[in-house]
Amino acid sequence: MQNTLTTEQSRQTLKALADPTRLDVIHALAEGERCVCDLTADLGITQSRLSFHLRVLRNCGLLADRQSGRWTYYRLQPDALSALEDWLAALRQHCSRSAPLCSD
Amino acid sequence: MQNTLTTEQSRQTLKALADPTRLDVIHALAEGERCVCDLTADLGITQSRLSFHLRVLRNCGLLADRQSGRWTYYRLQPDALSALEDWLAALRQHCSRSAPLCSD
DNA sequence: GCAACTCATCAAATTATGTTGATCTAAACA
DNA sequence: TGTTTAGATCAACATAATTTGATGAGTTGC
Repeated sequence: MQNTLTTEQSRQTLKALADPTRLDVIHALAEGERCVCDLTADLGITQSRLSFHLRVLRNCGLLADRQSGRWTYYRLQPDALSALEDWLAALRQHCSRSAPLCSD
Repeated sequence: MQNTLTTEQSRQTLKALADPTRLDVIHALAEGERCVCDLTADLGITQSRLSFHLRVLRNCGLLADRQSGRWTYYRLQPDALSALEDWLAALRQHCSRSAPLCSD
C-alpha cells in the first residue's frame, strides 16, 4: 500500500494519537461501534469533553460516524492507522540512509 | 522485532513527531550527523529554540548526541521510529478485530 | 588569565490545547 | 404541540507547550 498522507495530515494524526483521553476512546471503540452516550458512560467523562475529542479523531480520519435516529455511532477506521504506519516507515527509510558520522 | 514501548513512551514519541520544527530537525539530520550550530544555521531558528526541540527529540529516543570539543553532534536513532511503528501496528491489529456494527 | 565560541538552561511572555458549563438543534415520543 | 433525549457547539477559563532573551558552564586559542 502506498502512503497517501501529506506531512500535515500525518502531523494531525500523530497529534490526535498523542492524547491519553483519545487513546482511551480508541480502545473503547476497539470493542466495536458505540454511540456517544455509551462512550460517555464507559469513559466517565463529560459529554462536551468527549465530543471535543471525537471531533479531533474524526477530523484526522481515525474515526467515522453515522447517524441513526437521535444517536450518533462512532467506529474506528483502521486504515488511518495503516496510512500513518506507511508514512512512518517512509520517514524511517529516509532517516536510515543517513551519512556516516562526522569525522571531525 | 517486538514492541517494547510503553503507552507513555509512545505518546511522547508521537507528540515529538507532531511538531513541524522537530520534523525539520529530523529531515536535516537525515543528511547525516550535525552539530547544533550547523543545525541552527540550516534551519534558521534561534539557538535556544533549537536546543529546546533537540531535548524533546532526545528525551523520547529519536535522537542521540555526542560531545566533541566544544561541539555537540546530534544524530538520528531510526530504531526509535521502528519501535513506534511496532506500537502502531499492534494498536491497529487491536483495532481491526473490531466487532460488527451495532444492529440497532 | 582572558576573550571568543558552543550549547544548555532558566524565567517571562506568548500561543495552543483541553476543560467546563451553558446553549442550541434535531429526533422521538407522548 | 410540548417534552425529553442525544449530541454538537460556543465562550470562558485552565493548563500545557513553545518562543524569546538572558545567563551560565565548559572549551579553545590567544
